[in-house]
Amino acid sequence: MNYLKFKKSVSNYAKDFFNEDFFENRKNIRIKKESTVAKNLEKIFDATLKISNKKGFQAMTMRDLSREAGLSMGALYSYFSSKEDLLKMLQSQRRSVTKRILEEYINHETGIADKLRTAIRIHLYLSEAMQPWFYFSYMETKNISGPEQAKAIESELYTEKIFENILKDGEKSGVFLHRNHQLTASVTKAMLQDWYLKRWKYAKRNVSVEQYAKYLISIIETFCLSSEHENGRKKSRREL
Amino acid sequence: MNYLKFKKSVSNYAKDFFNEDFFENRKNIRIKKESTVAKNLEKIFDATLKISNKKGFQAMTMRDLSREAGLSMGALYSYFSSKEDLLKMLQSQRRSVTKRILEEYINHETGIADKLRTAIRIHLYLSEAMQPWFYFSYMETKNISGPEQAKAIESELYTEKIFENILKDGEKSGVFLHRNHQLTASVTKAMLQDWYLKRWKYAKRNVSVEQYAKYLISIIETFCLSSEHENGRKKSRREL
DNA sequence: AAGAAAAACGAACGCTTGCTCGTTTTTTCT
DNA sequence: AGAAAAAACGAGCAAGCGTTCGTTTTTCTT
Repeated sequence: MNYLKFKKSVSNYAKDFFNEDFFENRKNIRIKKESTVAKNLEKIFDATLKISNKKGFQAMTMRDLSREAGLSMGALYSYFSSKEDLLKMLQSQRRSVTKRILEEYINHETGIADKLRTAIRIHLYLSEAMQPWFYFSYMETKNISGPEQAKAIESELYTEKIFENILKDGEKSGVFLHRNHQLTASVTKAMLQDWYLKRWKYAKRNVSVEQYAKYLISIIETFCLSSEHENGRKKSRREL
Repeated sequence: MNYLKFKKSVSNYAKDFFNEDFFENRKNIRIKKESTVAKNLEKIFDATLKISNKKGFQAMTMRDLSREAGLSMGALYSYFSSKEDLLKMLQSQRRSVTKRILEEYINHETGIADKLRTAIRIHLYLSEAMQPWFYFSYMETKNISGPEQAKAIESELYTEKIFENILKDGEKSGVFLHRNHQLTASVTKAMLQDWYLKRWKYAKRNVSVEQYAKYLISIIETFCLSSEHENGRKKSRREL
């Protein structure tokens, strides 16, 4: 699995706006035709991410959004009932897509070591394919109302738990060493997040997603993989 | 050097508001007595950080700030000429203190391996002692006007370069292995930043600064330290 | 203690914001 | 093609914003 293959297989997922999470918000939308909703919501979401990632969601005015999305003020409010509601819709849509894809790829793997590699790689690929949203979500959700903040924290801990459980299972079956798995999972997430938070830096240095994935896997495996399983790894340490 | 000792030795630095960087902004302050400036600027800065870290700098109103700092609207504007100016002052003051302390501690070390450990440890201690500002700086400076954003990026790359240079020197003298030092420096920073960005998480789990420092050092050294220098390390890998 | 200088005060101003709603344009259906 | 339904429009409203400034309170000086 490389990034190009991943991106192609994913573009299908991204289209299905109308998942269960979404229908909760459907009542706030005054537009009847689903295809119109899908087309314009995509415009609105993209514009929101573009503007917010430049100046912040708070600082984005509805007039900014109207201009960027190519819809009048009145039209915008046919798709959501308030600025805060727009944020909630955007978050729930993207979050559900992300979660589904990540789980699908990880569950597909059987070996523990492969599960870890795939979890790292797919998380990275996902954040690359949806970089504007990942960045947005990290930077903005903290400043938002109570229940929305709780969902963001829950989502953070959820992915961390995935890594922690893989490491735990790996230790049980002798693949990984005894470590503080919670801390390892935590810093792994931190390194994954750096990719989309400092996208400009890695772009300027011509570091590709593949390189970064390989590199993260080698750091974590050097630290966690037990030596019996390290064959063919010891060599690659010198290669980097 | 542990955190308690560090914090005591640092509290002196924090007091000197009136460094060279600061005097550029002195002309914007209508208040005559230095001691009054120092006292109230501290109140204002602290209040700014407290409110901004809850709802964002943009969303903080001058009325919020007035209430939290215990100064009237009119009084506030005796200490800065605009909301943006307040941000600039806060950033330049904290940035200069941070930089000075970090350099002092690192230059004090002579051995390369010690330099790396100290760089990690002191960066962590600094961000712990000034957590509200580090968090603020990371989350807010990106959304701010051109020149201020440039300074933030410069500061980010500056600390990264410190790590990169230590690793490079270490490879030359055979202490560290051949690695992509720029990438290693980059992810090291990412892990350091996670400490102050997710302070709530580590607090809830009762992870101390000391533990986190030890842990980070062990990850990086496992990855970078050449085996000849790894004596007494191999064992500690099993301990964690 | 009294007068002057310094600091703090907060109502008021002009502007921008999120949002609404009466109207116009586009699409759909027969 | 024409009428009805759906969607898009954008000027206008109240609320809230950053900032100012004439006045009052506190501090310093003699």
